[in-house]
Amino acid sequence: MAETNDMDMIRSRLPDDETLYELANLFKMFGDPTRVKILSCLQMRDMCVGELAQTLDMTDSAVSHQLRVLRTAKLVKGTKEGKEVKYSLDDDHVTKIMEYGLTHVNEDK
Amino acid sequence: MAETNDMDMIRSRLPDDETLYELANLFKMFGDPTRVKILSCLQMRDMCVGELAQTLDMTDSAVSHQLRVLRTAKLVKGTKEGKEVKYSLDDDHVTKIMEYGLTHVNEDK
DNA sequence: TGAACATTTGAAGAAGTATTCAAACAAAGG
DNA sequence: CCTTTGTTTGAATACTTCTTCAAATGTTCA
Repeated sequence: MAETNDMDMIRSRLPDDETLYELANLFKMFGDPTRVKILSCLQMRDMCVGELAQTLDMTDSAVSHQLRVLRTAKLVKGTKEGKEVKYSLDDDHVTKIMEYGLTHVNEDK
Repeated sequence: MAETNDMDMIRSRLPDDETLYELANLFKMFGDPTRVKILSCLQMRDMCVGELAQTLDMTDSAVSHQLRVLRTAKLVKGTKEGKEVKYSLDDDHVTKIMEYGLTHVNEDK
């Protein structure tokens, strides 16, 4: 039956399941306002937890929790400086992906 | 105090809150495996609900629910053809954003 | 009209996620 | 040491979201 063959062909041309899963996971990182804000800040300059919290008007704890998520996703990295931890973007793509998204969002206006 | 002024400066250079919120919402669309798969399929060719469900091995209902989400986000559009509804990408950026993400995901290997 | 097919819808349940609060941990300086 | 400051952690809660199932809607065609 032609239908089945066609479906099979489409299926075979799709990126494999694991890749699509990873892709979704990557975008999920950008899918939360707090994380997007944090990444936006870090694009301007490296910042520590307290600074981010102050800038975004959030608790240190909430920021720290999200930084852990971003760290796990290898999107940011933190390096200890005295008693502070300075966070910075850990991935060249972060900025470009966000820029692309921003272009899209702004075009719709 | 210098700190506060610096925070204010950073804050003022951030995209405004609403924009960042929209940005997160855009990326959220790509942040689910099912939706990414649907979009991946539609990049190859327009498909109706049943075809998508068959290709992705999901129920029609689940696919339809996600299509509604994507429709609301103006990422896909559906046009009635007989008793079927043919879905297609409704946004030039969809393909590029996904390609960019895919490049990223594949580079990590 | 009625039967078959395609899609949509709504409610319900399960799973995942973000923030808060309190407490723990770590580093620096008096 | 002991206190202060900065960060992390874990548990609890509130919230969102995905899938399922059953039922409703819409379309074709005999």
